[in-house]
Parts: sequence; structure tokens; C-alpha cells
Amino acid sequence: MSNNLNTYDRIYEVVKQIPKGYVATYGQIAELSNLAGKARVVGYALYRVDMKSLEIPWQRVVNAKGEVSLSPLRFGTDHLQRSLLEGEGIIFDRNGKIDLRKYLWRPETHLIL
DNA sequence: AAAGTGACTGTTA
DNA sequence: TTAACAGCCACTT
Repeated sequence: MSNNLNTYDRIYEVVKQIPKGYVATYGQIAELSNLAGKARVVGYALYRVDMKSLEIPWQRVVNAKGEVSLSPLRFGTDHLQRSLLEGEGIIFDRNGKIDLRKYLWRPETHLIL
């Protein structure tokens, strides 16, 4: 773990840049973290985040289909994720999906940095 | 040291 | 539209 803090730190720094009211995909975060194609590592990094703290807006990362990625290992934090996003104004359709055309973070147009 | 696992994803059928 | 598959790689056993 200690020799990979650099990798995780890069991921966390990118996640912190996602604006409120928008979402990013795991693959997108991987690319922006200079880890193209390593989306699963992003998922693992976010799994290690303290869900009780919103210092890192982990709730704003969803899968490429626009849904919250479910897993029994999350012990309910997957449902919490949806609640937090709805609290930020994001609408889920009846299939539990987000319209990425509307909510996907586009760093180019948001002019971050 | 080797194999199994998973908050993923693009391709293929 | 959906689902299975194969890459992917850090972490755990």
C-alpha cells in the first residue's frame, strides 16, 4: 500500500475536482490520473475512502453505464451514494440510471486549472 | 511466490 | 438491448 500512495493520491486529487452536480466515470478518472485503462484500480482506491467523510466526493464517481456500481461489500454505501447525488440535484430514472449526456463532468468545458 | 478477487470497460455475439 | 468475455492491476492469502 505505502508504495502505491502516489497512485491513489493522484486518483483522489482528480476526484476532488469533480464539480457538485456532476459525475465522472471510473474510466474517466483513470485517464485523468494518468492511468488509462485501469478503471478497476480507481474502484479499489475509492473503496478505501472513508465514506463518512466527504473530503473526497467519492459519490460523484459512477460506472460507464451511468449507474451506481453495486456490491454487497459496500454494506449499503451504494444506496447512500444515490441519496447524496440526489441531494446534489442529480435525477435517476426508473432504472436507476443517470443521464450522462446531462451530468457527465467535462473538464474541457468546465475549465478546471 | 502464485493464484484469486473486484466500486471497471470495450468488444463481441 | 443485454450478457458473457477478456484484459486490466493492486491487494490479499
